[in-house]
Amino acid sequence: MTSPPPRPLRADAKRNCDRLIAAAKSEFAERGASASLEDIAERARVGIGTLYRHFPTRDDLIAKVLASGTETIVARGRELLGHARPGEALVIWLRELVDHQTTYRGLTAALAQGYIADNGTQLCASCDLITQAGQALLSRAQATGEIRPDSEVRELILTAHSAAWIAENTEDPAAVDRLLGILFDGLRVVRPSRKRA
Amino acid sequence: MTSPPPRPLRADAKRNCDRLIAAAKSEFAERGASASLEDIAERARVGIGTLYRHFPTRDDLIAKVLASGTETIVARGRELLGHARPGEALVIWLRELVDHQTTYRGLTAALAQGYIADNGTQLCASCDLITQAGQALLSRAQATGEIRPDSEVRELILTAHSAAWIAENTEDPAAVDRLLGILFDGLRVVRPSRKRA
DNA sequence: ACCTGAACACCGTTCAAGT
DNA sequence: ACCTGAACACCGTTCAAGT
Repeated sequence: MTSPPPRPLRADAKRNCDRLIAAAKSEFAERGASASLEDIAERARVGIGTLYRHFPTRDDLIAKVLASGTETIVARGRELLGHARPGEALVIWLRELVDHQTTYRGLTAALAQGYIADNGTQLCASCDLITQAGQALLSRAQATGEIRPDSEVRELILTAHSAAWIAENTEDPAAVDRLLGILFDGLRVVRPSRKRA
Repeated sequence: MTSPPPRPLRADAKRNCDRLIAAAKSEFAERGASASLEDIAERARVGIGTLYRHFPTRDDLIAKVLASGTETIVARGRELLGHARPGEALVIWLRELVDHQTTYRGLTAALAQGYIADNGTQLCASCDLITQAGQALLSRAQATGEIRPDSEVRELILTAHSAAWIAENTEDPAAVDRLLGILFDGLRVVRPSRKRA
């Protein structure tokens, strides 16, 4: 499960790699996660072949660019395990997960592929870590009876995923919150009764 | 609001148009909604220019290919207005809407664009019709107090949309049903209390 | 060991020439 | 009025040649 030994790169290779990541970050931010790889290489002032050498697949590049964000959301999960109200902690974390999945336009499509394909790519490894963080929060919330006992982590991830997808495809930012509101209501075991129309 | 006068095509043009639609149908089914336009033209044994003449935009082609499906779901909406239980009718219709949005792989991306861009394309017109059908069902269900009074059609469509997106990106067919289950629970005003874990 | 960029493949889109 | 397909632009990916 531990990642394979990342043996040290030659100094110039390391430098190129860093430049590629920085360039990709900018390019993804400006043009979305399906930005042109050639443009990224050019921006990094590096041959296109070098990009392919370091990142055989677009997903590998995306994973590296997202690495720190992944660490953050996973760490946040650990943090929220200490939250007084487990159900609320889960909901808070899911909202932040949506933000993460929304870092760049077109990201959800890439992530979705990462989930289903389960190719040995780095992106899948990141997804696994996130799933585990979610599982911990879910178990705790279920133990207190706040969240449906029959719900699975997979659902939570899908939930966040679909909200993120909406965020990508809507201009209305409130839409995401409304969708999440519905979803969270659906996940809860006991809901306050509501006034009739 | 009525579509512009579709003045009669020359016989050969009409024939080519039909062949293009048939070819697109097959190609979309096999390779998804982003299938190569050139392949479609070739399959229809027509020059690529002819395709562009009839369908200046991919969305126009998609709209035509989906036309009968759109009619079906809209008609189904009218039909379900006669259903004894309005809330259930809404839910049934939404499930069928997901099926419609799921006709071809990669369709939700195209439809989403249709919703936000609101370019004058035929696809947007279809989306509008569907939205209206949903509105009618929603109003009726809200009037009986079964569905949240504060929910909007837009939410319903987004709901179905996100479920359809999940369907596209998951191999597990049960995932869609589970997501829809959560969503529908969230939409309902009164929910049966559930056993604790 | 690593980098480079020309070369190839593929797709979308336009438009001048044809009927 | 409509069709055709060559031509152009653009992007992804590989690989032989270079350091």
